[in-house]
Amino acid sequence: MLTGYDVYWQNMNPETMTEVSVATLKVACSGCNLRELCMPVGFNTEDMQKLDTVVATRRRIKQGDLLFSNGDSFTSLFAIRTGFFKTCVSTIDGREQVTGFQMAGEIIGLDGIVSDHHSCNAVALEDSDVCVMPFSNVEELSREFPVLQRHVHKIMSREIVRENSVMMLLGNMRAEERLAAFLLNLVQRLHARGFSQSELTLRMSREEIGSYLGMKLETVSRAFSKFGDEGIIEVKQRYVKIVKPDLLKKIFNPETCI
Amino acid sequence: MLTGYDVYWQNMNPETMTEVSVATLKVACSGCNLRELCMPVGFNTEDMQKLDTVVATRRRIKQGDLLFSNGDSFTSLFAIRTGFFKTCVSTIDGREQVTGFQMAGEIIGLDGIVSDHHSCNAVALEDSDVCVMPFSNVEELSREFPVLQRHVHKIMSREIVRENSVMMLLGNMRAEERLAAFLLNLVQRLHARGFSQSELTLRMSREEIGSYLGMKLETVSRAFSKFGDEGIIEVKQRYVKIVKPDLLKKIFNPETCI
DNA sequence: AGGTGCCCTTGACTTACATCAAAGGTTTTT
DNA sequence: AAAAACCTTTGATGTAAGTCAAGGGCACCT
Repeated sequence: MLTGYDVYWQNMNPETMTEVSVATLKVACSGCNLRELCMPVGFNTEDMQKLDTVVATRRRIKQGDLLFSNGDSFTSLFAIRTGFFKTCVSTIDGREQVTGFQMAGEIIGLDGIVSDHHSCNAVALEDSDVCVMPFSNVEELSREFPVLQRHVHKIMSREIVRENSVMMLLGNMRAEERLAAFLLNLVQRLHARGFSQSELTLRMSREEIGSYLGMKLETVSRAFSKFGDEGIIEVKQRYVKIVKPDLLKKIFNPETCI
Repeated sequence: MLTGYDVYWQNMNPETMTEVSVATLKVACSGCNLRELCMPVGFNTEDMQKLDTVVATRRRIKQGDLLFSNGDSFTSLFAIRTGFFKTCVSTIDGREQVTGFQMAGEIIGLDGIVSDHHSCNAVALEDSDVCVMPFSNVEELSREFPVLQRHVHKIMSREIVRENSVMMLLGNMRAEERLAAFLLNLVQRLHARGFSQSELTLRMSREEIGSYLGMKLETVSRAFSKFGDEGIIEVKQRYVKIVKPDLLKKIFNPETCI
């Protein structure tokens, strides 16, 4: 059984690409179906063509490969065209913390601006394509287009707000609340990209979910099983179907629902 | 016994202000002793005068009062001139997560950009003065001065990176590691402002520290006591002296020291 | 088809931290 | 100066999640 997300992935997977999708790979922002996610809206044709120059090149990253890693010098932001990434930081003694999962239309690399060097690793969790946006281009065009300037600020602010809510998850929520919040967030973002709001295929392992949510893989697995036993979701390995979203929301926040 | 930080606080506390400090309250960015923290460096006099216009007004916030709260419409960023703040988010059922502590020279309000509304509360932990910087001013001047533009980007990126490391703390570290990291960070930031690198007076309660670090106030207290028993720090209520910073660093990261 | 390796699940046991409770300090109020 | 409110410390006990361990499923390789 394929979810919308699977179909999407198959179509966009470079290994299985048709001529049509190869063609779409070449289009600029102005013709990109993810434009509303990456770029501000409401431009005329002429301005849009100028905005196209924010993207210098594209890069294809194979599953498991790094887009950038801690210490790399920062030159560009990356807009994900297709695929799925995790970002993570690690301690010297090898403990890893996943700081986020990013999907098509999202921007990664913001961590590098402050020190001109990246402070985390970005790993492709599936074969992916990214638009390389040299940060000097972004800044230059931002000065010319206030709407783009505002857009860049919003993207950074959104990341700050997201991390605030992850801090709430990690600091105050119990294991099942964290997993419920995680699933709801994931499916909501997929839905915003035109996929199912009830079915998804996880692109990350239990261990990676656990790292993001501050729990061990066994605890993640137990929480999945518990949700399954209670009929809230159906789980089969990385396939997840949300059967009772209300109950999931209720777990995430007991006050909000019913 | 007074730490450098206490002296600083006494001088800048509006309640005990002398005429001299009232005068300094009126100076613009160009004459502000915190300029290097808030503002980019390397401007000529003329440009600096233009940059002064980024600050519209000042606001004095009394201890315990809110600078802004969740849901407030966003219009301005705030640069802390004097004082100390916490920012926090809360769930509907009343659980609170402190997302950060901010001191003089730091910028708060970035959370509001994405949705034009603030998504957290900013509470003064002591009587404080802030410079109100209407965000439209910031954006306008950013377009004119690339150095300011870059500065704004760096401030936002720094916040993202800070939150990444808090996620690491919350997700991977044990109670004592968290407290060690917290103390080292606090004292380092105070030192950057010219205060002691070994002594400080906490402006927040054990409960607020605990909220930030994802632990209960009793656990915070026990960790303080343990560090005290081991001779790593001296604690008396909110006064803390770091006696053996190396041991503290070793706790934070067993690999780095000796 | 069988082997290899990785990921996931589940059970038994352990532990770091939370919770509950009480007492002592410190600051604020009256 | 006494009272009240709040904060901090410390001890005793409870528990959610971690750790350890074993087995099973799935995908990839030869």
